Amino acid sequence: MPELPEVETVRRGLEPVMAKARFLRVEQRRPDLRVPFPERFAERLTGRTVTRLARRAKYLLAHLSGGEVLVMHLGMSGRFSVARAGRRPRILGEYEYDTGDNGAHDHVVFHLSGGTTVTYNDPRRFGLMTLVDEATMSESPHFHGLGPEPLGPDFTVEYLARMAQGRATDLKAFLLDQRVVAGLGNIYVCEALFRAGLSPNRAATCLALKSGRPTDRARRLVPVILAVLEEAIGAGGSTLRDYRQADGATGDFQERFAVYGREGEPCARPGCRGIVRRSVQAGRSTFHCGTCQR
DNA sequence: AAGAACTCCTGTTGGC
DNA sequence: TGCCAACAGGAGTTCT
Repeated sequence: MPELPEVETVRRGLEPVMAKARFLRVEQRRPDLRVPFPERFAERLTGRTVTRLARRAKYLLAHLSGGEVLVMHLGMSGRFSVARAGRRPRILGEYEYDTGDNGAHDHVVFHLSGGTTVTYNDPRRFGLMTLVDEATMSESPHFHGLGPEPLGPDFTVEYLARMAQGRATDLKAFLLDQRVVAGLGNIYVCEALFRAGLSPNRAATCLALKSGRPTDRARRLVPVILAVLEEAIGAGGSTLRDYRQADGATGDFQERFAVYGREGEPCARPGCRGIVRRSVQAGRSTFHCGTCQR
C-alpha cells in the first residue's frame, strides 16, 4: 500500500490513540513478518508509554519511554485497525473495509491503556516491526543512508542535481531509490514524472548540474514532487481497491491519478493527444504518456 | 561499487 | 465455472 502519503495518513490516524498511551499487553502471533520480530518483542513493549508517533520515509516510529523506538513498516499490504472501547472498529490504510479474513492475518495486537486495541494486519507479510535505540537510530540499518524527506528542507534542486551526477540509471529507478529521496514509491514517481513532463526512461543524469547550474528539468521536477505528495496527503492518500464505507475516512487521491493505472486512456494534459502507456522497469509497472513526457 | 535481478508472501484479476 | 499466469503501493540480498 504505502508510500509516504499513505504512511503519513496512517500516522495521523494512529496518533490520537497511541500518543501518550501505554502498552498494557502485546500479542505477537507469529515469529516473523518479512524478518523476525526482535527478541522478547512483546515483553519489551509492555509497560512502555508512547511519547510521540512520528514518521521517517515510509516507516512509522513510536517513540517509547525508556529510550527505544518501535519501528513499523507496512510493506505492501500492511494496515492497522483501531478498536476503541465502546466504538466500532476503524481500519487505517488502503483496505478500509472488512476484508472478511476473520483475523487470519492479524499478526500483532496492541492492548493500550484506556481500553483501545490497535491491530496490525498484513496478508503478504512484507511489513516489518523492530525496536531500535533512539540515540543511535539514524545509524541503524533501516535508517542509515536514507535520503532526505522530500517535504523537508534538505530536498532541493541543488541536492537532487548533485545526487544525479554520474548516475547511469533511468529517472524512474533513480527516484524510487530511497537513498536519493525517502518516501516516494511507484505511484508517486509515475505521477510526478507526468507532471514534470519527463520520460521515466530518460537518464537520471539529465537532472545533474550543467555548467554548474541546475537544469530546467530538475527545476521542474522538485516542485511537482512536493505538490503531488502534499495533495495526496491532503486527500488522505490513495486507495487502490474498490470499497464502500460510510464514514468517508479513507483516502481518495487515486481519483486524481493522471497516469497510474490508466493504460490506454487519453493523456490528461490539456492539448496533448497522447495515450497513457504501460511498460515494465525493474520488474514494476510504469505508466507514462510517450507524447508529452520527453 | 553501482545497478539490475531475484526474493520474500498471499490475494485478486483477467484471459482462456 | 475452473484453472492458471500475471500482477500488486517495498526493499533487503545477491549477482554481475
